[in-house]
Amino acid sequence: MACSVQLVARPKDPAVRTLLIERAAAMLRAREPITLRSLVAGTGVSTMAVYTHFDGMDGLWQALRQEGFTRLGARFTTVPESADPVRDLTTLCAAYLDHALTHPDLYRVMFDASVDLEDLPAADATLEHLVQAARRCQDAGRFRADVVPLDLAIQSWTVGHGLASLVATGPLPPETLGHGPVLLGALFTASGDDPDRCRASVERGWHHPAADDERPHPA
Amino acid sequence: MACSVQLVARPKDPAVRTLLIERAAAMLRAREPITLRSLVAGTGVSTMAVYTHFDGMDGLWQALRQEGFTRLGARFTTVPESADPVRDLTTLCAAYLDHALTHPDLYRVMFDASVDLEDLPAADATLEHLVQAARRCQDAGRFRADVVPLDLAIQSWTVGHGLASLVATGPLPPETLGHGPVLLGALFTASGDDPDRCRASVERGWHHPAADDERPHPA
DNA sequence: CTACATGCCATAACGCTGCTATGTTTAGCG
DNA sequence: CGCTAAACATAGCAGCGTTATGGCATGTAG
Repeated sequence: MACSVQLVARPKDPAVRTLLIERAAAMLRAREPITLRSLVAGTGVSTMAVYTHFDGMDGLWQALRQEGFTRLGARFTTVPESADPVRDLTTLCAAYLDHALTHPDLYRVMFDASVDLEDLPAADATLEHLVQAARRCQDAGRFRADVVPLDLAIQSWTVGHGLASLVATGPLPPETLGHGPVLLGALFTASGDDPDRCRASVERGWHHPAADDERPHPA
Repeated sequence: MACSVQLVARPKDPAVRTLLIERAAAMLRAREPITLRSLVAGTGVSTMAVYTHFDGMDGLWQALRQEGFTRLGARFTTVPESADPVRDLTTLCAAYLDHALTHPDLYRVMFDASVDLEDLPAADATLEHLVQAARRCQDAGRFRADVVPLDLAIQSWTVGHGLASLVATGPLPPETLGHGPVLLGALFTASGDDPDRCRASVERGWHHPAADDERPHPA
């Protein structure tokens, strides 16, 4: 497990950084406690690398948080645009929940600690996906004219995060996710969509064939 | 876990325990980092007290988590029953959010760490308040007959927790709470309530004069 | 080609954390 | 009164994140 890099000569900067983040994500997935020494153990790099690249463990957690939002954004990008924008908005919410529950530990890191206002842009970037989807719904005449896309995006995010958080942290069992279509359908219908049409769109968007959830990057 | 009965003669047992919990809650409110030595500093008791009463710091965090649910339950008890059950259900949700944002740090403790399955009953107890309120809504004929009170309670909890969590952890500003009536109204309307009547009930329940939020217990 | 300057990394140490081992005190009871 | 057991204080331990220091590589000017 010692040698993971093949080219010994390395410009040093970005390689070690991504290696540490990748390893931290792996340890998170394996539910191993992430400590400074256990993180660098086996990688050949020393504890100081964490300080040169992340300025300490707090910086590493923040980088890990941003990595979570980056992966979520990449996941969102794989969601195709169909002719039914309400379905697409639902698909985005379903992708959000799928991402949160496929990587529950990473998801917890994204929201556990107090957000340092450094990674708020990352959160906003992912929220922007929902905003655009909501805007397309409105442009298609599915929602009332007075519906603000940002508001609807926030409301959708609230529903998704509420479900994901309650399930990921433990209080509710995974079956709880079945309430997703009900909640989203209620929200979209209240926004002006036709009830029957909304139900059909949500149902299709919710059970959309999920694309592969990981980018093919890791070693 | 030897002592569970009260009359075994307990000279100093509960006093130190509640003192430590109270102090921990105070430090949490003051945003001071809670460490074993800083917790007992100034109290006159030693570090060992944490182990005799809570079996370590993990036990103290768990007790603090239960304390959060207990206070939330006490807060729910202060919500009076009116003639409008939908309004009451909304009031409960508003009380939930008020509790979460009046004590954001305590709220974070309640959901941050993985729930140890020891304090799940505490969460269920507070959820039960919502279940009963939902049942009264249905008994009053406001919701459809096929609406399961537990499901609606979970859905209401999801909305409340989604808002509370996103605001308490930082991603969204406090103004976001304004989406509460919209989300609850959408949910209740989708459950069968008359739209106009629902809007009125939710509006009244949301802006219900909030009772004092703390039980008069602390020293 | 040499000499300096810069940044990355490894080693060792510091202060703090939660925790445990040991001795002492106190309450309840035959 | 003497015994048992629980609660306490003290001291010490391994582990944590962090920092200070020195070696080594690279990039650039003379």
